[in-house]
Amino acid sequence: MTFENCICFQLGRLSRKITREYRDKISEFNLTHSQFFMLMAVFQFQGLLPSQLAEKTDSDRSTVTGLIDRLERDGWVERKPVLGDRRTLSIHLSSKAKENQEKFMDIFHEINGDFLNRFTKEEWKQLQGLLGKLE
Amino acid sequence: MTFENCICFQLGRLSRKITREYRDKISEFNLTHSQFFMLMAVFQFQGLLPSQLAEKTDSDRSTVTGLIDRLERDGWVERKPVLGDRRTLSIHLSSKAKENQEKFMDIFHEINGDFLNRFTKEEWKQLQGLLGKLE
DNA sequence: CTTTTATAATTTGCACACAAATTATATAGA
DNA sequence: TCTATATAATTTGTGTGCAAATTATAAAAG
Repeated sequence: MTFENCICFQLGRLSRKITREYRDKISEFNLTHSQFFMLMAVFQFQGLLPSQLAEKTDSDRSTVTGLIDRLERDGWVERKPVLGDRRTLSIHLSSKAKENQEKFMDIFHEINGDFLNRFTKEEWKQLQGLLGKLE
Repeated sequence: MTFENCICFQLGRLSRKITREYRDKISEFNLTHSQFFMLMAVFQFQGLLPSQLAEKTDSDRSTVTGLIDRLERDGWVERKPVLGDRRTLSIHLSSKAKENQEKFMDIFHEINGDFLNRFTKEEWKQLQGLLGKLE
């Protein structure tokens, strides 16, 4: 058994590789892949708190803080006060983000399709089941 | 289709999750998971150049430079001159690393076993085949 | 009402990851 | 030989990723 056969190594390697593959498509928006997925999450769940976004994306809260910082800096999202709890600010789409939503979804489906197309429906189901065992 | 169902997101998420799971076992040596796998690579291929290690681990050369820097700083590996080409230095195990090799392999097999045990031989072969399609 | 405890986010510090630029050396071509 | 090109590693700069500490606020306990 060598390190290349270790699933821990394999998944990290594969994840890096795939990320590199679609980096160019996403950088059209000047977004990193993490920013892209975080923004996708905000599209799907508008008005969540940073802690809730952290849970949705399975990231650390401090990682989310940094991502939101940069997404806000670049005009994609906005922090808005939450009535009744001054500890937190909910995360909303900017108008710039809303204007680009359709284009985002197109890129997302294109990227996803590139990988999805390599499998039959049955194989995809198998893969999801097998990856589930690693959770 | 949502971002949670995108294989790109899933693999990154799963890779982070798994890394977190075995972090404690590796930190017994005061190593990060990337350092651990790089050291495993040096165990397997002694005397390689940084560029060759980058290829083996599918990482960027500059990433390898940093990893080697810290592994050398902490006394796990040594850079040695290469006869006939002064541009490069080959990477070798320190005596400290050699002394710990057996313990490393034990941890490695323990970690790997934890994941391997969740699959039948057939399932494992399937998973490898399906992941291969993502390459 | 005041003190304690819990919660939410952020900050800090370190280690990857990676693209682009730089430095040093080797090799090929004029 | 001299110059141009290629190669190997490193440096630089930015963005994650995450643990630990900090700040601010809320809620519970007394």
